[in-house]
Amino acid sequence: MPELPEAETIVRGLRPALVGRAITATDIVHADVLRAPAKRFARLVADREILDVGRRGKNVVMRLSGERVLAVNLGMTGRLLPSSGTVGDPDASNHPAVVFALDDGETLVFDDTRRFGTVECLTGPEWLARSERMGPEPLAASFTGAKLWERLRTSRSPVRSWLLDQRKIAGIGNIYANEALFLAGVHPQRPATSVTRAEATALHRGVRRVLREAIEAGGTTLRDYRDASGSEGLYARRLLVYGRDGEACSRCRSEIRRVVFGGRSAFYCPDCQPRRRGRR
DNA sequence: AGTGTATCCTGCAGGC
DNA sequence: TGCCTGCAGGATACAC
Repeated sequence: MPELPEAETIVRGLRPALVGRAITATDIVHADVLRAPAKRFARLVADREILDVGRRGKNVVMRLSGERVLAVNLGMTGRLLPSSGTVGDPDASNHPAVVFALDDGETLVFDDTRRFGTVECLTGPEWLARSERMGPEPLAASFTGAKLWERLRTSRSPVRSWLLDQRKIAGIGNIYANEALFLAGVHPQRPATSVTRAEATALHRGVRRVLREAIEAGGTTLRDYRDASGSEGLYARRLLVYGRDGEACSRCRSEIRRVVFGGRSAFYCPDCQPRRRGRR
């Protein structure tokens, strides 16, 4: 998806336009992004005020009046745009799935080409339970290198797979997992349990650095991602390994490699990220 | 517990 | 131009 930095960028863009607005009508173009029957969903959000726009992991989370929560998972190609935009504009909404009419005459569009995203209206307790099943926020002050190391130690799965598991840590997707592992000098297929304390510290730093810098750049646009104003994120050109197989490593000039496991491509430098612990 | 595979869906790039 | 294959920021269910 859109990973944590993209969701955060969208939230920051949407908040001023949405807080204090009420949802007056809902047009469900593609019910398959909902997890409830369309009529029920529309009834649940009708006439509710948007009290706040926030983020949990990769999810955009809108707190609504009446103790409801509108939770949006952007999937691979989801966008949240304050209006449907101009027809023909490639950055406007081309695949609207759900359109919310607001009390100021504007609209909020959930646009999703592939429709892997989801839009749900939950009760407060339902959302709380959902959130509690997710891992810690990597940018929270309480998330430390020591805690990362403690959690990694309990899993034998490859560390890249571990980073992608939202129950272990929230908000990291394939781009930033690969970038953080490169910054830390850890091979993506290393068992999580083999990561040393020092490496966990480096990985903690790498994760936070890449997420913070990507937020500053407005996220990564490979193809579909746009922020709330329809603009691209600028972090793509700063990626060091993701999508760069065959190119020279920025640090040592070795050729960056791609390997597929867990059904996803991983990118790494064979010299900066040795498969076995040892030199570097 | 972990891994590979398939599924949801559309679009684009590259090979022929 | 067309047709085919493979690939894509995600998440889940399944069999082994």
